[in-house]
Parts: sequence; C-alpha cells; structure tokens
Amino acid sequence: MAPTPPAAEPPATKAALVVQAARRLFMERGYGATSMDAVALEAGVSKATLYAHFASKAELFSAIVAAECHRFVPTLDESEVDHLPVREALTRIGRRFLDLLISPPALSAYRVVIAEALRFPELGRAFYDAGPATTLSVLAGYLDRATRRGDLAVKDPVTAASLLVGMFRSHLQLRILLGVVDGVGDAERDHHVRAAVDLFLDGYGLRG
Amino acid sequence: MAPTPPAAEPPATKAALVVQAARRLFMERGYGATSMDAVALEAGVSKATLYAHFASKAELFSAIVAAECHRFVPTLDESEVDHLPVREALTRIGRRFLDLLISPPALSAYRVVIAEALRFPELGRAFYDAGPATTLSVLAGYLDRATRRGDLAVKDPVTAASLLVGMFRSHLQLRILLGVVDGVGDAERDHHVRAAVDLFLDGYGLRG
DNA sequence: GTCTATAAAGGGATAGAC
DNA sequence: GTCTATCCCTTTATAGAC
Repeated sequence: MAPTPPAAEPPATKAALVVQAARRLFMERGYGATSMDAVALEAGVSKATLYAHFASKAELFSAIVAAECHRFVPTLDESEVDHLPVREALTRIGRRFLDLLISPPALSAYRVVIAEALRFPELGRAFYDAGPATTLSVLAGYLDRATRRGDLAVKDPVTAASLLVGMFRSHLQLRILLGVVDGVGDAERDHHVRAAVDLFLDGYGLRG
Repeated sequence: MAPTPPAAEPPATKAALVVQAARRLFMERGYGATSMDAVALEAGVSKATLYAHFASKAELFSAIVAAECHRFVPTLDESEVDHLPVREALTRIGRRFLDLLISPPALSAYRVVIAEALRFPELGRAFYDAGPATTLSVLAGYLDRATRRGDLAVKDPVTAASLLVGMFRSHLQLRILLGVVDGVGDAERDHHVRAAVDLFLDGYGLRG
C-alpha cells in the first residue's frame, strides 16, 4: 500500500487548482480585468488545461460565481433564537446578518455579480435567491413564528422582514462597496442594530 | 450677420460628441466592455480625436462618471414639504427617493461605480457624496426641523434618517440591479413607502 | 484639432505532441 | 489530460499628414 499522502494537502487536482485560482481572481478583479492567462498562471497550469475543463472564459466565470453564491446562504435554526426574548433574538439576527453582509467574500460577490448581472442574468438571479431572498424568508419565518406564539404583532411578515432588513443594511454595506470606509466596527454595527430593533419593536412589539 | 443656426441642434463640438458617446457606452456597458474604438464610432469621430481631448481611457471614464454623479444629487426644498403633515411629507419624500433610486440612469451609475470603485476610488467617493450622503443629510435635515417645530420626536436625526432610508430602499433597488425584476410598479412602491412611514411614525411620531 | 494608418501589446482560443 | 507554441483578433495608444 502506498504511504498516506500528507493530510494537510488538499487533493489538488488540476481542475481544483483552476477553480481555486479563477475564484480568487474573478472575485478580486471582476470579469473584464481577469485574463485566462492570469488564471492559468495563478493556478500553475497551462492555458490549454483551462480549456480542457471549461469551454470558454464566460463558462468558467459563470461556474465559479454560481458556486460562490452558495457561500452566502444565511441559515437560522429555530433552536438558536426561538427560545430567546424577541429583542435579543432580533439583535442577534441583525448582527449576524450585518457581519455576513460586510464580510470580504460577500462584498466581492456583490461587486462582481452586480457588475455582470446584465451579461450573466442567471448569476444575478442565483445570487439573489441564495442571499437576499433567503435572508428575507428566514427573517419572515422568524417573525411569523414569534407572532403565532404571541411575542410579536406582525400581520404581514414579508413586508415587515423587508423593512427590518432594509434598516439593518441601510448604507453600511454601500459605504464599504464604494470605498468610503474600510469597514464597520463592532460598536457602530451594534449601535445601528440596536436602533433598528428599537424602532421595529416600537411598531411591531406588543404594547404594554 | 450669419443666419441663426437651427435651435434644435446642440453646439455639437467634437468634444461634446465624444463626451456624449462615452457616457452612453460607459454607463450602459461598463468600463471593461467599452472600447475606445466603440466610443469613437459612436461619437462619429476618429480615435485620435478622443486622445486629443482625453489622455487615456481611464481619464475619459473618470471624467464621464464623475460628471454623471452630479445628476443624482437629491434636492428637497423646505417649502416643498415643511408645510405638510409629517406623514404626507415623509410619503412624498419616500416616493421621490425611490423613483430616483430605480431610474435607469441611477441604476446604471450604481452598477458602474460599484464595479469600478476599487480601480477608481475617487469615483466611489464622489458618487457616495453626491447621492447617498446627500440623501441622508437632506432627510436628517427635514427630521430635525420637524422635531424642532414639535411634529416629531427624533433625538438622533442622522440615525433616524439612516433607518428610514434603509426601509425605503430595502431590496427594491437590488432586485432590479440583479435582474430579478424589470422594475417596480407604482402600487408596490406606494405600499412599501406606506409600510415604512407607518413603522417610522410608530416609533418617532408623537404619542397620544 | 482632426484625420488615416499603424505600431505594440494583450487577449481568447486552438493545434499537435506526449 | 496536460503541455508548448501559436494563430488571430481586439485593444490602447501614437505618428505623421493636413
């Protein structure tokens, strides 16, 4: 039997190297500014190998970005928040949502997908479904459950979730996308989430 | 005296033709997908003429986009809304803000500026200052005046404006940017604005 | 300032050997 | 599948005449 290969090394087939390099470059520089030569160089393979696995630059890009979208599917297990007081639950959800939104990989994905949504409509759709749409439905689900159990008074969970998500996001992410600021500190994030939750509960909370 | 030239025709110097063509193409296709050849063709001039007026493609792009940013400076005269009931004023502001946000020129600018903000940091900044930042300060100004005259109870106008803008925007613009929908109808827009204003006034309106 | 023509480099994609 | 070498087109930018 052959000796066990070093466990730290990933399989590192040529195909995997190509995908990894393409993801790095496409996400960092976008579609137009990334050449197939650059991808081949970064992957340490020849350009012909690229084309052995992907028929064209557009196909490679589409595959990479589509896969990347799935990294941003927000998850929220009922057991994580449903047992908490509503204010605490919404605060946790808001913080986690904002942390995802301003993470470097998510910012790159936003940039690239928005830039190329006209040329690659399926990517715009895939990104929306995986990220923003899932966020909305997860949050609406929570609001609905909280209302059914008597902890909130939300008549239209989707609209309410839309408003809350909008407040969380506001311009915090946009400021980073536009390079106005480098990032958002925890203090600013928490202040913003708190203000949003306060306003939300003023409207949808139970009146004392 | 020479006969008056046809009034309908704009001056149409070569430089103006170049700027006009560049704006159309850059805003529609973005930086990478627009070639200087295409700009020259669209403008009806030679490529050498382009370079007689702009030293490089990057400089032309920067000049065009920087100028474009100023088209999206929201204005709000006090006389337009300060005499209205608060709910009516906020509703009008929200509708106007959303109409601007989902207008084709603004969508193009968002796409292009976000896509190129890493390579052209000054454009990200210029766009933010002209658009989102001005929106925020105009709205905060209104909230502050309304509070001072006793029609609202807003302690921190900037934070409150940030929340309200976030609710107005929510994912309506993003859905168009990503190509998930073609546009937003008046009915949906109004429903959304109403929900946002309702929630806002629940929190910041005067009680009792 | 404006044109035609062209230089110089880079890019996507492929042929053919192994 | 993978490589080297190359084709062929587009792109940015400029030279030189008018």
